[in-house]
This record gives sequence, structure tokens and C-alpha cells, in this order.
Amino acid sequence: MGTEQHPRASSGYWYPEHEHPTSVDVLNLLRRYRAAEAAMRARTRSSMAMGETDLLALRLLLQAQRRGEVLRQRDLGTALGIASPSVTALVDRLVRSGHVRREPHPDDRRATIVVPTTDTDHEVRATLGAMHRRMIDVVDGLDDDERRAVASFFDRMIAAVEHLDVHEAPAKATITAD
Amino acid sequence: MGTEQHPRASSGYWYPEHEHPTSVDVLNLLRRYRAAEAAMRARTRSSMAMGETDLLALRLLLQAQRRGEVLRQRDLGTALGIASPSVTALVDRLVRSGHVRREPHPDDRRATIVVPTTDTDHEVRATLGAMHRRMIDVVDGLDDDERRAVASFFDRMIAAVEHLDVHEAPAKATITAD
DNA sequence: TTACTTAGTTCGTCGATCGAAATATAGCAC
DNA sequence: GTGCTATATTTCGATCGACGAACTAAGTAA
Repeated sequence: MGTEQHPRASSGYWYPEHEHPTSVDVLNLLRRYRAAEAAMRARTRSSMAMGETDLLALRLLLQAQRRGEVLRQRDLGTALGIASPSVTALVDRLVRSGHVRREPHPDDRRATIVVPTTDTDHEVRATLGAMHRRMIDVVDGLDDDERRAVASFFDRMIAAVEHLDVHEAPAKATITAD
Repeated sequence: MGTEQHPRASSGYWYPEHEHPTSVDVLNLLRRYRAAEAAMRARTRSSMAMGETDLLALRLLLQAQRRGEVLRQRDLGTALGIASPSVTALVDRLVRSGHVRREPHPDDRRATIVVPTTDTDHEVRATLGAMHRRMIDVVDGLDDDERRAVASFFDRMIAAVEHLDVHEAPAKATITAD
């Protein structure tokens, strides 16, 4: 696809004052990315006429299918952080809309597994495929150093957010807490 | 390996196979970051006993306050993408919980502005302050090249996600009652 | 003035979640 | 085997947060 690989691609304003982005620029971009992603999810979910959780569930099911695994309702509930009655209702909705089927678990007769229909796979690919393609293009366009920088950035941001043990560094940083 | 990275790589597994992260590694880290952030928001929201939208509204109000601006209910509704009756209910909840006050708009007597209480500012800082400091430390710890790489990565990812045109109309959840 | 628009509220409803209790199966101890 | 406990799911009843429609009050334009 003709996705531009130039460093200055895309959307918007660069860093007006300086040649390099500042820390604040980076945090703002992170915020903007988060907002863009949330907006995208809102579009998808309204285009597929379903809620956030339903869409998330569908993604989990398709991923599992791709890995040759099956998910029980219980697994869905755990992964999504919702209680089992909510899973029942969730799967009811997805069955009603034709996105999944319920099937008996091969080994455990108490359990039902949830299987996405082939139509679902097509639909999700049609809806998200182009965007995923563009995202992958972006990542593939990074050179080794950039990829390392981005990976390490995320790794440390995850730690910061999860509040695993943190080596306390001098907290100079001005508060831009939003 | 000349690339002993940074003080601590924090959370977890590095790239098992290779010296450098692959594109897939980067996308996985992005996913993990997103999940970590969502989990954090869930913790905050339960620790402050409020829903996602309420928390988002509070953030907007505090940001506006810091910029010396005031928000009308209408502004909140627009920013949050909810209808005006929902804003009324939202502000009702926040007033009841003591997080905001309603005040008459200085110029437009139809409008009410919503002002966060000082306690709210303290509470949010107490809840999120440490985490924000850790995030800022991470960004401040990047050198120029890394910062540039991360910034450009986000800039292009935003473009990839926002990319307005939606080609294939999805098959509109046809009920394939299986 | 009259007519229209905008800000916010009230009301009734809907959809998605929850906890508690019911049902069926699984697995273990004896 | 019989019993006891744990697990997977469902049903029920309640709550919470959003919505549209209809309303009041205030600004705006003819």
C-alpha cells in the first residue's frame, strides 16, 4: 500500500519551536494516540452495531481461533473482567446477531465453548483490516534503532502504569498531570 | 551485546529470539501498554468510586481549570460525546459526591459552569500523581534520538488510526441465525 | 413584538452490568 | 458406589448510565 514512510508523514503539527520533540511533545502525542484509538473503536463499534465489550470479546475469540484454541464462556469472563451472568448475556447478544455459536465443550460437559462464525472473521477483517495494515506498515517502517527505542519506551511505560516495583528517580519533572 | 539498555527493563520478558525487537514485539508491547492503562483506569475509578465518564469529565475540568478556562455543561457534553440530559445526570453525580460545584456562567445566564473543588484537585493528584511522575520520568529518560523515534512513531500511528475513509461497508450484522 | 435557537432539566426507557440463587456436571474422599 | 465440594452456566431482580422527547428559560434576529 502506498503508505508514506517519511518521517514527517501524517496528521499534524510538528514541534513548532524546536527541532527535537520535547518530553511534553511525547506525552501529548501519547495522549493524542490514545484519543485517536478510542475514537476509532467508537466508529467500529457503531459500524458493527455493538458495544465495547462485545467487540473486545469478538477480538479475543478470533485471536483464539487463529491460535487453534477454544474459549469457554468462563475464559471470556476472566479475560474481560466481567461476571459470569454478564458473559451469558454477552454471548446471547453475539449469538442473536449471528457473530458466534455456542457449542458443547468436547471434554467438560458443564462448559460451553464460543466459536466465531466465518462471517464474523470476514466482517472484522473488512472493518479493521485496512487500519491494521496501515499500523503494521508504520511499525515495519521503523529501523532497528527506532524499533528498539519504541519497544523500550513501551516496556518502561507499562511498568510505570502498572506500578510494579519502581526505582525511584529524582522526581524533577514539572507536573503536567492531566 | 553492547546495548545494555537502561537501568531496569522493568516488567518482563524481553525478546526471546533476537537481539532486537521485531515489529510484532512492538505491536505486542503497544497492546500490553493499552491493557495496562485500561487496568489502571479501572483501579482509579473504583478507588474514587465513579465511572469512566465521570473520571474523564473530572480530568477535563481540572485541565481547563489549570488553563484558566471554564467549562459549561454543554462543553462537557461535546467533549465527552454524550447528550445534554446525560451531562445533567453526570454533573448531578459529581455535585453529590462533592467533586464539583455548579455556578452561573458570568455572561450567559442560560448556562451553568462546572468547577472542580479544591479537594478534587488534591484527590486526583494523590491518586494519579505518583504514576504521572513515573511516566514523566520515563519520557525524560529518553535521549534525543529515542525521543524523536517515539514521537514520530506516535505521529504516524495516529495517522494510521485516524485515516478517515472507511472503505468496505461491513455486512451490517445480518442475522445468520445459525 | 414574534419566531427561532441554545442551555439545561425532567421523565420514561433501554441496555449492560452486577449479586444471589438455581441447576447440572465434575472430581475427590471414603 | 455415596456423599461433599467445586465449577460452568443460567435466571432473576436490581442498579447505573446513557438516550430521545418534551419542557422552561434565556439569548438572537426578523
